[in-house]
Amino acid sequence: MAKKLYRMRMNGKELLSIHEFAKFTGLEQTTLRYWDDIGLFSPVQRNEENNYRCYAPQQITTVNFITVLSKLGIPLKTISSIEGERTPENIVELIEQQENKLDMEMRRLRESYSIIHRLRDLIRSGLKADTGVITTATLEDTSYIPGPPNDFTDDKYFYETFMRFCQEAKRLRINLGYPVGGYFSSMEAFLAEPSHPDYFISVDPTGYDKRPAGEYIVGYTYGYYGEMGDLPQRMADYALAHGLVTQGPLYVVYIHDEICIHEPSRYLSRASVAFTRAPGAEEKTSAVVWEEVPANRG
Amino acid sequence: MAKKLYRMRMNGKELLSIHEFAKFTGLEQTTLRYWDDIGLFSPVQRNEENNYRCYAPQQITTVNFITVLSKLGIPLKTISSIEGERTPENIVELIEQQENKLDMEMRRLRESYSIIHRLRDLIRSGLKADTGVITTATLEDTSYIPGPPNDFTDDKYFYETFMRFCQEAKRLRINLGYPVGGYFSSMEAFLAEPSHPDYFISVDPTGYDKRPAGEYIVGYTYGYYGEMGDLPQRMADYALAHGLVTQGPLYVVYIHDEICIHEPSRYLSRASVAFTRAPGAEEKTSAVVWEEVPANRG
DNA sequence: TTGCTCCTCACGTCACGTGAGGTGGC
DNA sequence: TTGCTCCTCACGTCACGTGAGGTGGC
Repeated sequence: MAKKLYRMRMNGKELLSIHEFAKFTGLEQTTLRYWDDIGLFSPVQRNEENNYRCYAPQQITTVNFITVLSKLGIPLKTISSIEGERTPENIVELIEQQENKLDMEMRRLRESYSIIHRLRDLIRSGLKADTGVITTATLEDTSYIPGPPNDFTDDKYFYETFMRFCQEAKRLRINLGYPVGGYFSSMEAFLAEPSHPDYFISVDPTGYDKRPAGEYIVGYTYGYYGEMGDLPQRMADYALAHGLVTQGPLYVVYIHDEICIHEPSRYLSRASVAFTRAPGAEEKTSAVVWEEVPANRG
Repeated sequence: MAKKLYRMRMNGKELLSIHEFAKFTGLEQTTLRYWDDIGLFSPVQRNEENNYRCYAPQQITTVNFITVLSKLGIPLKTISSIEGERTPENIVELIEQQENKLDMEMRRLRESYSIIHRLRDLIRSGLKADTGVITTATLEDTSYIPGPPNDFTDDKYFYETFMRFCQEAKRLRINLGYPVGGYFSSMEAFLAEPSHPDYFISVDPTGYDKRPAGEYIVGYTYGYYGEMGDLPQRMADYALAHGLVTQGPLYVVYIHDEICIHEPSRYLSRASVAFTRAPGAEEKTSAVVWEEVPANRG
């Protein structure tokens, strides 16, 4: 100790070099210099000969205080400004404000998490998809948010309608990060106009609408948004051949789209429609799982 | 529509101005220009006459893709780099990496949340404290992390020892954001050396040590770290006067310190020690609450 | 001429991180 | 002379936001 001539003292106690002070506080020297520069926190004094920064041991607690508030996401400027009027009441107020910000940040993170999760499951399920065959599967219920009704009159093409959906998304609190799909009122509607869904849907697990759990006819097809190829006919043929009667709405979900495929013609869509068995139809269900993991988490 | 001469077309379809494209995607014009600048995402073409950016409607989905990944915290440079090799497998990998990062971010946020919560409760409880009186109270159990044993030999003063604790904190995974206190093996040890705790503690709700629930004698005092004034004697007197026998360790917690008080002499500490009633001592317990809200949340 | 949409260029933001070049005592 | 700790100054980071000054067609 005291091996350097330039070591300074204050009230008989040794002061710390920036190197030592950084070690005690766990901060970087650059951070300490920066805080000094912006006037947030300075050493008690400078060595007059070499201008070195000299810190007092008591300053460690001050640094801890700044570090805590900073980690809570409070900007250094704000921390700077409460210096001098640091009272328990003020700190409680500051902390409560920050608590709300942290709450929002948490919600945002949870939503990102939910999106990331759903995306991954969907992309994975697409990797295992076989576009060649139609199957039946027992699906869990899946929440979604419906977009506004589509309008395909006046020769409006698919993309123009999809654009409107994107535009309205913000107003309707629809996060376009979730997978997107289309809703058809029935198998017949899908057969008649395969690229004209009644409305688009966002497969958001917090959505208020649900595709109910149950048995579904499921088919996949490649092609750009709204291009369903012969999928509608193949699904209808399958139902007929197996004595199945489709029921309720038909859902299309865009499983692989621009998010993971470069070539638009290789986009992958999946259609699903509930059914009942006609009397006498044999039971023959293959096991396909819609989503592998429950929707909510984190 | 088409009210401007400079509106461009591509394959017969109208292209969008930056203003319109910004509306559809919900992005700012400056963001679109920035993405163009860094080569992340550019309009399909420029108007040759005025150099205006012209976007194709199909580009909306590309923008959604970028927006999603960006919201997940993936840097634009990374998003840029996966262009061209955008396959389901690559995207799943990228997403899973990001999932881990989000997990860590979540944990960090939860810890900040826990700290903010505990700080607020502690500061509030200090606002209601009365340094003039000693009381008894039924306290909940409280977790904490013990620091390394203190060494007060060789005339080491309180602050020097506290500094060592701060220095070791990182290694011991102690987050100095939580309230800090001192542990004394007994009331007698506290009486003998009020500013020499056996070790410092961090009142971290995830700590593996606990101050058990039960009845405690509780007292407050103003003064700088480790300066306990006449608090030890007052607590001992109180116990004697009420026929209480102190039991087990004594805990000091620094309730108001540099985090909310400017003047070190106004720092507030609280001491608590468990007790049993001597035979014949009347029961008379005032209700003081240690922490108002459960420790973990979020 | 005025108003409007768009353009580029430059500088600011935030909390540092990274050299470059220099000092002072062993 | 070399090695070490420290210094200042300047520039980079990241994803934009904010003017300033200019253009082109109504």
